[in-house]
Parts: sequence; C-alpha cells; structure tokens
Amino acid sequence: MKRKVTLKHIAKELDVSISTVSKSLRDSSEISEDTRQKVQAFAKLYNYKPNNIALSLKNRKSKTICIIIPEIIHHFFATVISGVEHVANEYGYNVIVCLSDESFDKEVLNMEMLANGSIDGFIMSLSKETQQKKDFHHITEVINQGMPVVMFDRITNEILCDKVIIDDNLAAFNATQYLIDKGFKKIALITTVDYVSVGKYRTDGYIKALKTNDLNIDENLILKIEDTENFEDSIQNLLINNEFDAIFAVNELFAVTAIKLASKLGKKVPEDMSVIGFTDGIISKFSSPSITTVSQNGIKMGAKAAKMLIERLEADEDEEERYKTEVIETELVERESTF
Amino acid sequence: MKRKVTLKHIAKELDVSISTVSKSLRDSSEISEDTRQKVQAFAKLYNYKPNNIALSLKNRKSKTICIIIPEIIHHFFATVISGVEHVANEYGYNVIVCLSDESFDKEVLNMEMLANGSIDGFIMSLSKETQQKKDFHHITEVINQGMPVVMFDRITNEILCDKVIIDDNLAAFNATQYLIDKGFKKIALITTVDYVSVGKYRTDGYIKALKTNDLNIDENLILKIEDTENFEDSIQNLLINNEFDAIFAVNELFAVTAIKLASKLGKKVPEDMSVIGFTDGIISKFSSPSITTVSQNGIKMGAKAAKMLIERLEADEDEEERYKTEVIETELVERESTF
DNA sequence: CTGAAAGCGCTTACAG
DNA sequence: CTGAAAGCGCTTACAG
Repeated sequence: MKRKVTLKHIAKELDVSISTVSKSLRDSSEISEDTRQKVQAFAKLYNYKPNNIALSLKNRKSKTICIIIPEIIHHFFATVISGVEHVANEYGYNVIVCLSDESFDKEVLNMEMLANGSIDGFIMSLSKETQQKKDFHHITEVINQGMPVVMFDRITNEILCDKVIIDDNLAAFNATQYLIDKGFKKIALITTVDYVSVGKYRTDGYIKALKTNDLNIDENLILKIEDTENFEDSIQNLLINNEFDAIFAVNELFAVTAIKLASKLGKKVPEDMSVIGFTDGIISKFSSPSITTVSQNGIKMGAKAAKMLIERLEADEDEEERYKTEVIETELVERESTF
Repeated sequence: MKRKVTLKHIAKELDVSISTVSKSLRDSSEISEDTRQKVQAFAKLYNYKPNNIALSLKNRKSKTICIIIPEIIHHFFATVISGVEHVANEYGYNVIVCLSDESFDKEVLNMEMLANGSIDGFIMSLSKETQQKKDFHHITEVINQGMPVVMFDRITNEILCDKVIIDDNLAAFNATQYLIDKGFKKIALITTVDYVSVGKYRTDGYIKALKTNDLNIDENLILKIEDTENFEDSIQNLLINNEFDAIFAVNELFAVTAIKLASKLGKKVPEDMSVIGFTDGIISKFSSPSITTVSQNGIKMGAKAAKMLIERLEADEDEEERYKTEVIETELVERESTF
C-alpha cells in the first residue's frame, strides 16, 4: 500500500520547489520547456492526481452538488436522480444523494451537514413533513449564505429560488377532461391529503375539470389518502360504497391498487371502469392492464434542475440572474386501462 | 448574503488567537472556563459550523463514501442505495452516487475522479462491460492505494476485497426445484448472457436442478438475452416455437414480459404455465398476476455493504481484518404466477 | 491558560 | 525561469 503521491513528493524527488511542480503541471508559461517536461513525465510515471479536497479548499468550491429527495424507492425520484447525475457528470460535478425519508428533521440535518463547504448547491424536493409544517428556515438560511438551491416537484412558493415543476393542475385537468370526453360522468378521485403540494394541485385540476363541464362534484367520490403504507382499505371502501365509471388517481400506486382491488370485487378495467394514473413509472407500464397515465418526465426534470443549478454556480457573481420556474411539459400516455 | 463565519472571524472579533477559538469549541481542558464559554456563546450566536473541507484535508478523510452502480432506474439498485444511505447516515457518512451506465469507461472515470481525497471508500457493483472485458485494474489500483472497496451483487473473484452477495446458484436451484416439485418437467429459462456473473450463476443453478432430478436439458428452452432493451422478440419466439409448462426468469423484467406476451398468445398464467422471477421488486408485486419470485433483499445488501466498508474505515490500521464475503439469504416469495 | 508555528495539499502573486 | 511566501480553514504539539 503506497501513499498517494503529492506535489511535495515530486518536488523532493526532482529537487525543485513545490511551486515549480505545480506550475509545470498546469502548463504555466512561466516554466521552462525543459523542467515542465521533466515534471510532467515524472508525474505521469507515478500517476500523480491532484488531491480534490485540497483543491476544494483552495478554490472554495467542491464541484459537488447534493440532491435531497424524500424517498429513493419511488421510481419517479430514482428517475430524477438519473437526470441530475448525467448532467452533473457532463459538467464535471459529483452528486451526493440524501434521503429525507419524508422527515423534516432529516431534511434539516442533511442540509446543515452539507452546507459547510462539502457541496456547492442543492437540488431538492420537500419532505411531506416539511410541507405540513411549512417551516422552511433551513432552506432560507442556506440561500442567505449564498448557496443556490433548485427545488423540483414538491416545492413551496414561500421560498424564492429556481424551480422545476410540471403544471400539476393542468395535467390533472386534462386527464379528467379526457375521461369526461369519453362520456364518463361519475369520476372518482384518489388523491393525497392537501398539504402535499402536488396532490393538492392535482385535486384542484380534477375539480376544475368537473366544474368546467358542469358536472356534479360528489365528495364521496374524492378519497384523500394520508398514509402511503396502508391505504388499501380506504380504496376498497371507496369501491364498495360508491357507484362510478372512472377513476383518476394522482400516482401510479393508487391507480394499480384500485385496479387490483376492483378486479377482486369483480369489476373489470377498462370494461366496467376506466382508470388514469399519474407518473409514468414502471408499474403503469407493466401492470395488466397497463395503465393510462400522465407522464411526468423525471429524467428531464432532473436534467433541467441540474442545468439550472450549475449555470447559477458558474455564472459571474454580478450577472445575478433572476430566479426562474421551469415548467416541464407532460402528456397523457394512453394504454389499456382506458377505452 | 453573508459569508460563512470562520474561526478567524471569531478570533478577530473576540481578540483571541485562532488556536484558542478552536480549542474552546472542542471543549479542550487547556482553556479557561471563562474564555471557553465566551467563545462558545459567540459561535452559537453567529451559527458557526466548521468547514467540512478543511476538516477533511486536515484529517485526511472525508466521511464520504461512494456507491457505483450500473443503473439507478433498476429498482433493485435503488433499494441498495437506500440501505447504504441509512447505515452511512447513522455513522455520520455522506453518500456519493455514481452511475456507470453499464460502461467500463464511466466506471473507471468515476473511480479515478473520486479516489483522490474526495471519498474514503467504494461500494460497487460491476458494469456489464467491465464484467465482459474482465479488466479490473482500476479497482486494484484503488485498493493498492489503501482505499477499501466493497463489491456487491455483480462481483468478480479476481479482486480480493470485501463482498456482499446472495447465493445466486442456490437460489436459482431452489426456484427451479420448486417448479419441479410442482410436477413440471419442461421448464424454460430466460437468462442473461454468460458474462453477467449473476446471470451465469443463476443459469448454473437451473441446470443443476434439472440434472439433480434427471430431467433433460433442452437448449431450445434456454434463452440468453444480451440486450436489456429489445428482448421482446426473443421471448416471443421462445414462446411460439416451444412447448413447456413453466418458466424461470432471472429478473422480474423478463418474467413480466414473458407473462404479458404469453397472455397475448392466449396462454394464461398460472393456468397454462407457471412463472417464477428473480428480484422481489415493484413489478413482481403489482403485476397481474403478481409474480412468484426469489426475493433479493437490496436494502439488506446495501446496509451490510455499508457496514462492512465503514467498519474497515474505522478499524485501527494494524488490526487489518481478513476480507470477508457475506452471503445474504434469499427466499421464495409465493404469489399468483405459480400454483 | 494562551498563542505562534507547522502542517494537511494545493495555487498564485510576487521577488529575485 | 525558479522559489519563498501567503493563504484556503482547520487542528494540535509545543513554547511561554
């Protein structure tokens, strides 16, 4: 086990100063062709690589960004990471991934931990608990220190920063309208509790579509789910106690669960009931029937977020651009769960 | 935008030396109760946090580990990251995620990039291309520099290091035996090309089970898939051109695709054909029928790998433990795709 | 009890 | 053309 070679080693070995070695390796014109070549050859031979940490300290930037997400197991978030990774890599940045596990405290801890030199900026989607508490001081603090933050998907309007979202309201409106156009009048909604921002927007879009078409809004057909673990019973109750001919679900887990439970109750999809989900994930694609869904291009969102963050990091201090909110387009992917 | 406060600022403000501030904050007994309190109060007021990079440089360790995986979109790998994250966090480590995209070059680049001080150790699963080329010099190099590496899932025996695996051979054997016990005699195998280590082991397990039970090995029933993108046609051909009553697939994508295609061809699962998959992912759980599968606990694998890595990092230099290979147990999760 | 010095590994303005 | 010095932000052995 040989220690990593440093400028110091090379300098000693070649009997020159550390400065000379450093300059030679950076092809400084200050150095004679001769020494430069000698140093470079030696460095190559011993496979010298500059120490990233020392560079970070010197340059006051780490070329590392952090993405904080609530959960990595959700396909959508994995997809976003992938988008972030690829853009980051292109620009020579590394990506630290932090999971908040939907916990406010973990989110705060992660940010505080990393905001001290380890990284240059954050990309984040708020944890459920944070959205519930509406406490964003940890984010404000980081921004005040001059560290850029880009929020995506689960964002808040209370923080001024770059954002990447989809138009949840519009996408939900369109999905609902699609069902209405098919002639369905009794459309159930399976959504999240209101404090989850995207859930709320999608609920609003659904309601707007019904209203626009002069359809009755039946509160019994609107199921708001709190717990993402044990929601099967709620959906089962919805199915048993109500009559309706279509469902709009705000994520694919709700959609597939509804389809499975319906089938157990003897209702066939799409023959007896049409279903539209949200998030074009792996479940929608591979379940039987495959699920018509609002695509939510996570790769694109991640790529966009990374690009915005890095551009801000590399912009000149004074050209301070205004904060932007990018809206990623969505589309309805038609599959087997609707006619 | 206020700059981050440093020891220097505090020292200047309080008119003491930097050393005194540093020692006060670390509760050194060298410092008088008085100054200590004064400094601590001031630091708290100005929300002083030590600069991680400076600490890393000083301590020659970054408290950051890197996990390199071929693909994050695969549920299994997302699951492993989750396991790694949680253990790492517990021990105060951050996690950098790198994607090799199944490319040898990206794997090498990522490792070289990070092996220079940025991280303390690697957790990795080999890219397909690396397994194909059998070129592991980048890993050897890192290990020779004294940086610990833990390999998981897609490993190689040519490298000596800690490893976390499942017994792929045994798991495949058991899955096949399960089908045989159900009375099936013609069992097809959908697997990967041989250079993917885990695919090969699973293929071997399947063959061993057939042999052990004196069943004929029909090469026509063994489909080895190279490309993970366009394999539908191959599976369709397998289904059309052969007679068999069960399938063992080495991952859930192959399993669900086989089921979908079979259903299109008028074969019902499990009535006409039983199917067992591998990797207890989200597809197996939510497809219809849900898929009987070999569970492969990614969270556990990730957690174990992280623990092994961190323990090695924090062990005393001289207590140099021998390299270990941990085998994570698997089990057969029985669901709807088998009788 | 306090502080100057050296050092982690690097870069760069400046002197010679 | 080369090198000593200062500095990024911290810690710690040592002197006073």
